[in-house]
Amino acid sequence: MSIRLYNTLTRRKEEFLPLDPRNVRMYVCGPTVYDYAHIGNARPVIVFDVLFRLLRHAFGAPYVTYVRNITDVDDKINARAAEMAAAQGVSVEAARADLTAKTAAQFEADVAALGCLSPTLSPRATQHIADMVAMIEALIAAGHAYAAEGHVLYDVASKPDYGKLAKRSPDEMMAGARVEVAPYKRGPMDFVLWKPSDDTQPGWDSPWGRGRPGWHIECSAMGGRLLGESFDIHGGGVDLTFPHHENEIAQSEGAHGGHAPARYWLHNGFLQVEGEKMSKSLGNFLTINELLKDWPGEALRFNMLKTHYRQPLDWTVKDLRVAVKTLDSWYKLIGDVEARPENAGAYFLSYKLSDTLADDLNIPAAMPQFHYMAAVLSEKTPAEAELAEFKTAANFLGLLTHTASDWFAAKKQAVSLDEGDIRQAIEARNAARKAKDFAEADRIRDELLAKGIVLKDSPKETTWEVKR
RNA sequence: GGCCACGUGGCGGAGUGGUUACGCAACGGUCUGCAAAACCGUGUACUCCGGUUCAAUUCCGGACGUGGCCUCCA
Repeated sequence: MSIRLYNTLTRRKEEFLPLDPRNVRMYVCGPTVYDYAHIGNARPVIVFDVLFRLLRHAFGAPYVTYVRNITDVDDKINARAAEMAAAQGVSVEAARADLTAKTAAQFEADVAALGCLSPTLSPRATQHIADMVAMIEALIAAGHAYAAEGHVLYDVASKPDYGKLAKRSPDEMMAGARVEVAPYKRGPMDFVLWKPSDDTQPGWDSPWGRGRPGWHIECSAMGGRLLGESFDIHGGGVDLTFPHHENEIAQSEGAHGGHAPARYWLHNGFLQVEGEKMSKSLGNFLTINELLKDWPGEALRFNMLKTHYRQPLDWTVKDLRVAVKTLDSWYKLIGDVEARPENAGAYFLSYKLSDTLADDLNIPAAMPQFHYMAAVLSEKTPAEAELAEFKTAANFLGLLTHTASDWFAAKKQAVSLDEGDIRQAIEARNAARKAKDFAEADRIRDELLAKGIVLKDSPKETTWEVKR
């Protein structure tokens, strides 16, 4: 099986050839834990989860390592912790520990609800301060960094190919720069590796005094420590291309004798909400947690997968309804059949679906395959094995992971009406129908419909569903 | 201002140098007391202007539009 991935470094689709097929390694930038993760944060998590699954399928689960970090040292965290400390009368230190632990746990619960597998490793930045300090020392020794006024800065001028990922030269960037340059910087593009901390800020002892790391160094240090100097894939959102990933490359290559940290750099596109940029001021800031109160995690996931990962994605309620509707129909089809992951060699999964995904993770192109198969299975009385194959294939994308019984039961729970009341209404309506009082029968049905209940008459009985 | 993406039918969304993607919605039909569901059938597209070509939605150039980055935001 040949996997092709679009590499930001070369701006081309390339065949994916791991350095070592018995040790395939991927690093994805994870969240900074200071607040609930929003739906935009969920995109890379879901996208790279599918890639993780594909790699496990292609190379064998034991031979794929996926690292997604948790950034728990950051000035946004410090600011939030200071607010909390003032409000709750606890120490900043305690507030910070509480904030990062709770937010990280919340993030992990949220993305689990979105059907994401746990990464192989989820390192915390604060667990790797020593690795960062060592890396900074290596950068200084190699002539790529310098200390100044308690800071350590990366000397961009020492790296002639700086800008190769973002495809822009320092000169070009300077042309539009409106930022005031700190006086201790040698070059205006130089970025911070280490900065001094005051008493209210978290700090660690270092050769340059008590301080804390800059933003970019943690990913370089953790990637290098956990995956080695060179690994296969590095992923994240497009907005991280510059400066974050560009700086990671500069740091890792500078500290590792020029060895590139990753060979394939993958970036997912941005997400908008109802056609607008998501922002708190517009009031369209959607957290995963809030969305999960209104929608099944699987529907959120389906909606995220509707668009190719590199394309911009417009997140709308309208599309979410379609997602639910599609999943409803598929659950109706498969019922409570069990998946058969051991039958991964089945035609659909092993050839059609995985080949489609292998083309730069073209998940939207795989959807017609599901629709087609669902249509074929609907036309006849499908064998259980066929339904199991359908479910197994959907499971590959992290979809249809429940039984139909559980799926529809969960939907019914979301209704404000008591189930007994609904049954009573149905009986009253059926009595009216028997008496040919269709006006009354329609009145009852409309009344339930107004409350989101759809009735379905069959020759035998009347059942109900939740309308979304 | 500089750099980088993207622009497909009512909506969402793949793809391709010449043949129906697909889904939702809409419309018609079967079924139904009426519906819902299901099934069958139908229609509509490639932002604009140039260029290359026998042929471009697909390649090249430009315009316009949208988004991202250039200030630690996925």
